[in-house]
Amino acid sequence: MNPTNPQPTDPQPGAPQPGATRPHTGRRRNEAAHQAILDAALQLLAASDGTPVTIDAIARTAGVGKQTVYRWWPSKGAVLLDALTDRADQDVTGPDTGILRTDLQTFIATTFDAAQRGTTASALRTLVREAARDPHLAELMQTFTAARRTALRELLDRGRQRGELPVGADLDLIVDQVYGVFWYRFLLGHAPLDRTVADRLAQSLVTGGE
Amino acid sequence: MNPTNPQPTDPQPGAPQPGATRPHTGRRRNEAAHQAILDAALQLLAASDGTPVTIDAIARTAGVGKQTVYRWWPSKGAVLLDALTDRADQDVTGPDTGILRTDLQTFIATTFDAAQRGTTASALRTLVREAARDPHLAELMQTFTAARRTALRELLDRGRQRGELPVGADLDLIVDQVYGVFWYRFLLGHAPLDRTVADRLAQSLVTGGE
DNA sequence: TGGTTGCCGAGACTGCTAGTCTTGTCAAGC
DNA sequence: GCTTGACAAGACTAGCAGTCTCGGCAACCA
Repeated sequence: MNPTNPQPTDPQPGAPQPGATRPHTGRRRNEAAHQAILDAALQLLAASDGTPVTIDAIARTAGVGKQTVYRWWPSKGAVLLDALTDRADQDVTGPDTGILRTDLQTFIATTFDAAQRGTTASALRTLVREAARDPHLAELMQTFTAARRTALRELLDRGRQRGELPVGADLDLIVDQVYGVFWYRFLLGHAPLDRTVADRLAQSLVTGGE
Repeated sequence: MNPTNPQPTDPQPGAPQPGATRPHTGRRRNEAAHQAILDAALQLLAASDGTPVTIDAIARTAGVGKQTVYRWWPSKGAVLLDALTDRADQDVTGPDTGILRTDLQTFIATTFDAAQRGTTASALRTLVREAARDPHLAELMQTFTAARRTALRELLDRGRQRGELPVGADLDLIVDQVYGVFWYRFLLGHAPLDRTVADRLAQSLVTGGE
């Protein structure tokens, strides 16, 4: 959320620890500017239909100097990802009804829905486009998506322990089938990502592979 | 292959045929330069580990002026894709042994293998990266991949007609599961794309979804 | 209250790249 | 020999990421 916080902003006064840094003096960071930047980034990300979002535009929209952006984030991609994750609810816990197929259906349908709701879709698309050129952003995104992949894997593991999947099932492959289809269709846009597809996909993955 | 063939600029007085073009005069196009550009593009594409390939570099490597590149291709992306498809064998016919699962295994394994063999992998990765920014290239790639998607779909359709898939099976979803997993793993590189995965994937798709 | 520190907005600047334009040259035909 | 048009070389424009500089201002301290 705040990847470049080099110094503690409010160290206790009169703490001359050998390793401790000198207490902070000078003007404090402007939290309003921080939020304005995230808001501007999200707004531009949402409005851009694939068109790259520039740092200049973000700074100008936020009414902020470019240097202020780079003081808080290391790269453009970091700002964009931070803007998006700021809004995404981070509690990625899969459903757990005790029936694998139902849980899987819900998980997949929720994923499809969340990605396409509101302005998230164009923002996400732009983000991926940027990640294709920005290795740093790509790494950040991988961390971000890892939480969702893990949640899905745990959901599958619970099902396997209940005997709803064969012991030798390749859970990683199933995870990749779900997210593979998702990203493939999401980015190419040649076929829908709706409830029907989610159900069919869940069914295919639960009944197959034994 | 020759997207910019300029039209005769002036309607000559006393032209006998309205639709006929004036016979070509002047220096002829240099086929060696054409090939040198494609070779240079492929070479740089293969050597670049994700780093963008520049037009300047292509022209310099080919010993050619930049204008010559743009005379033959409309954009950088077009050159890159042309360079790649020049080598890829274009007869995308799926196997047909009469057994769906075997055909599917072969098709998937061949796809995995072809993408990773030799210098193709890095070239393909760079190409996708460029396509994320270049709408023209993205369109070209979609045409390129459509042939492979069609071949897979026909393979599945043959199997369905033989009763190896339920009549109501969603063939498009199966196709997207195959290519979704492929691109997802190919681009992220977090898991293998080998023969074992191909077999498991084929098995999952044939026995599931009924 | 005045001094020091460090964030702030503004915008100039560098470096890189796609794509265009210019120039002088050279090959093919008339 | 003249016209035509492809050619190599490279200057040029435009756009963007990221850096640097500058004057201003807020927070803290003595």
